[in-house]
Amino acid sequence: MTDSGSITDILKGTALFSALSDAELASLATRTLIRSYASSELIFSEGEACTGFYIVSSGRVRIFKVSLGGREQVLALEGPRSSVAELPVFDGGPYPASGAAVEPSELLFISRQDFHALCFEYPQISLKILQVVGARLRRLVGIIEELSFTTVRNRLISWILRQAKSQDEFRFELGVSHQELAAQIGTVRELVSRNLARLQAQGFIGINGHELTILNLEGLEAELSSAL
Amino acid sequence: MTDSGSITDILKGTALFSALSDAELASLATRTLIRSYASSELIFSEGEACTGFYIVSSGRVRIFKVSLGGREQVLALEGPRSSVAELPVFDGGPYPASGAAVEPSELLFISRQDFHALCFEYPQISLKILQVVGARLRRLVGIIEELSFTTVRNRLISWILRQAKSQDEFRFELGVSHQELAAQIGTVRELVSRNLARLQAQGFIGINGHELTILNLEGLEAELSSAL
DNA sequence: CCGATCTGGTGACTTTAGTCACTGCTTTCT
DNA sequence: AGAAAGCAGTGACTAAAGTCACCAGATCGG
Repeated sequence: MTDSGSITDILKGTALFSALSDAELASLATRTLIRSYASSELIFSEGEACTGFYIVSSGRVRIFKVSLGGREQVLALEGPRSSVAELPVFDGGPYPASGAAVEPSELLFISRQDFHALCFEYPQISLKILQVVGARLRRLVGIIEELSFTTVRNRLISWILRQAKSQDEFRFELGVSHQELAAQIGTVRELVSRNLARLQAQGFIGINGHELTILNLEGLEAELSSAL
Repeated sequence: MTDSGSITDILKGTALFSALSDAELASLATRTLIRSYASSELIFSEGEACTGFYIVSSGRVRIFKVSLGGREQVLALEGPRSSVAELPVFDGGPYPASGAAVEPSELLFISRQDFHALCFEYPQISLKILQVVGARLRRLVGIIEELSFTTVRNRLISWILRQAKSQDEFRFELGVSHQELAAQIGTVRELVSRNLARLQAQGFIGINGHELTILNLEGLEAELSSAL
């Protein structure tokens, strides 16, 4: 368990509260709850009334939709210092999607009321939220663009390139099951498996267990821009 | 051209500025520009730097993405009293999509600087924006859900039911070309044409020119929930 | 009035996505 | 150890989605 002193530290590290003084942070800290979640434990469900929002302290959180048939579509993955579900707090509606811990995680919870009061008292916070939300909106638009215009193959290539760039490595661990990868790019397990195999057969990538190596970066990038 | 008095009226009618006094609205009115657009005229383009945001005074605005192959995906349609592109104003990035007038339209333009100043002076405005943006985010998530989980047929049915509900009529004019309808539900002209014909052949709807009649509401709703 | 442009319908086809069923390989739990 | 659950690979198939080409009616501008 984390003590109140480090709560302040965590809050201080988030973009949202960067404008607050130490004293203000300390006062906010007394009103936050720490909640722990096991791997794949549900944090909130789509449709549930929204009682507050979260800040990831450690671990990672997956925001996703589930179809009637049980398929999942990941909308966002948030790591430490990110906030989760800030938006539904404001329009009073239910959570638009579900959230679950990807690994054992600790989150800070701030209630709707406290957060509203805070925004009213410190207007800069609202502006920070708008920035955060702007980024979120851009990502959603990006997902729509990919789903509407491109193929599974393209989305898989984009995913690989994103991973490589974020780790700045040509060789990296997948880190997720094919099932989960499929949920992230909006398809099913089998197509991930087949498309990875095909990219390997075409010499674009190499796969060794869960380790992926990019063999032909230009080729992959060319594939993306050649798509109609 | 609209005179400054009615600018105030328009501003007053928007959710965003409902908290401002008449005097404050008048002062804001002096800093807004009126811009007129012809039907299908571009208002801003994806990727362009964002210089400010808009409020629809009359007409309608279409927010959309264009693929390399020229296909379009509509993200939002906004009518009078709605704001457009409030978000990119805050994170400083470029417009994430393009905007165009659907019919001859008049929009109010408020510059980034003026808007920032305004939000700083009247914190309630930020909160209103967060509400508006919350609704927008929900709609985007809805689009992702439909694109990821459902078929063109389903999206078309949803569209028909939405139209019928919004007009509270079982019989209504399409009001858009098949091309445009396709852009709204994320597919191509031909599939709209074929699926409409099929729904008619199956007795779910009747089509007479551009007039559509729902013949079997329960049947259509059943189609939606039977989808995996 | 006439050609040009826009819109809608449709047949024939190709490609992509998704489903089902089954296999073998690990990992985990008790 | 042995059963059970989860993950990955693949063949065979179905069914959507999308493309291409072409025709026909409507509308619009000169």
